[in-house]
Amino acid sequence: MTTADSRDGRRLTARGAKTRAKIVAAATELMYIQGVGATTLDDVLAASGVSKSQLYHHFDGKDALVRAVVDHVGERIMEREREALGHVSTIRGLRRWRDALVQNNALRHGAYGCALGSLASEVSDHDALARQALSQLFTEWQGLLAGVLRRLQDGGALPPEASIDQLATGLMAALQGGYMLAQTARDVTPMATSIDMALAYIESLSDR
Amino acid sequence: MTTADSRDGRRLTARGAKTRAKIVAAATELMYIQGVGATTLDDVLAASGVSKSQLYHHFDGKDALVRAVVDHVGERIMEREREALGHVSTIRGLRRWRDALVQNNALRHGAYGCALGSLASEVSDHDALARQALSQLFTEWQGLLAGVLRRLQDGGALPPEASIDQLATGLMAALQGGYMLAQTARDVTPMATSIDMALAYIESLSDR
DNA sequence: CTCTTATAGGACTATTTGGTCCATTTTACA
DNA sequence: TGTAAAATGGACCAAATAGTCCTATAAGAG
Repeated sequence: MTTADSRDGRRLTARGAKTRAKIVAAATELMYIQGVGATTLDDVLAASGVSKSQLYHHFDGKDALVRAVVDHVGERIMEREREALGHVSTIRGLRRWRDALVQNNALRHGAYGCALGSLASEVSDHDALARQALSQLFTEWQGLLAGVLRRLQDGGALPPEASIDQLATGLMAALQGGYMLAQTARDVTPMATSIDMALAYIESLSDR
Repeated sequence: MTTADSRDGRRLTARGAKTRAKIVAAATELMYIQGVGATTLDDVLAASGVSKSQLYHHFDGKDALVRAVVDHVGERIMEREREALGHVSTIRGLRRWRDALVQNNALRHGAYGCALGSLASEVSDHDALARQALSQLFTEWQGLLAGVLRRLQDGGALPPEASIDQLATGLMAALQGGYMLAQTARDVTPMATSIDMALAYIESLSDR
C-alpha cells in the first residue's frame, strides 16, 4: 500500500474503501489473464461495475492503478508464501511446497505464469516505482526461502558453509524461469523439472 | 520466417525485402526496449522511416508484425547460441558461455531481460501462433544445451545415468529466471548466481 | 440537524491507434 | 521497351482509450 494511492491526505469511508478494493480486484484479475498492456481502464470499469469518475477518484491514472495491483498481488502472494514456507524446516516440507505450486499451475496448463513474475517482466522497464516494489517483493519472497534453508542448515540438513542467500536466489530463479517456460509451452512440466533440479542440488549439498 | 509473413504467394523485390527488413528491425528494437504492448505501429513507422501503407503491405497487422519480430529475434539468438554452444564440450566452455551472457547483461544493468524471454512472457497468453514459435525456439535453444551436456557425458564429465534433457531444462529455466530477477532488480547479480547454481549442480554430478 | 467532504454516475472531449484507400512511382520480365 | 505487378506516400477514417467535468447523493463530524 506504499506505492499505490493517489490520495494521501484524504479521508476514506468504508464505502469508498470497498469501491477501491473492487477496482483493484478487477484490475488484478484482468491484468493477470490478459496482461497489463492489454487491459484497458474501460475493461476494469466494466469488470468492476464502477464508474469512471470513481477510478480517477481513487487513482491518478493507469500507472497508479498498476502499482496498486502490484501491491495487492504482492500482499496475496506473500501471505500465501508466509503460510506455506514460514514453518518449513525439512526438505520434505520444501517438496510439499513445490508440489502445491506445481499442482496449482498444472490446473491452467502453465498459462499466465507466476502472478508476480509476469507483472515484473511486463512492468519493470516501464515504471520505476512498480519495479522497485516488485524487486522488494521478490527479495521478501526469497527471504522466506532463505529462512527455510537456514532452518535446514540449523537442523544439519545443509552444511554450515552453504551460502543460504545464493541458494535462495537460485531457487527463486528456477521457480520463475520454470513458470515462464511452462507458460510458453503450455505445459507445467518444465516448471516441475526446474524446481526439482534446484531442490536436488540443495539436497545434494548434505550427502556428499 | 514460418509464422510471420502476410503475403505468401506474392513476389518480393530486393527493394521490398529491404523495406520489410527495416520494419522488422525497428520493431524488434522498440519492442525489446519498450515492450510489445507499449510499442505502437506509429512508433515503428517513425523509427523505420517507412510509410504506413508499407507496413500493411508487408504485414496483416500488429499481430503479424509481432510474429515476424519473434522469428527475427529467434534467428538472431539461435545464430548466436549455435556459435557459442555448438562446439562446447567442457565445463570450462560452458562457463565461458555463462560469462559472455552475464557480461552482456551487465552492460545494461539487467534491463530488458532476455530478448526471447521477455517476448515470451508478454506474448504467450495473447497470440497462440507466436507462443508456439517461441516454444519451439526455446526447445531448440535447450537442444543446444543438451548437445553440450551430451558431449560432456561422452567425455566422462557427466555420469551416464544423468538425464540430459532435464538438466538442459533446468539450466534454461535458471537462465530465464535469472534474467527476469536481474531485470527487476536492475542488477545482473541474481542472473549470475542462478546460472552458477545450475552449473554447480551439473558439475557436482561427476565428482560424488 | 446541518454542513462539509467523500462518493457516485456518466456525459463529454481530445488524442492515440489500428486500419483503409488511392494515386503515383519503381521494378521485373516477356 | 511496354506492361503488369510490386512498392511507396500519405491522406483519411473509425474505433478505442485516457482523461475531464459537472451534477447529484451518501455519509460522517460537530
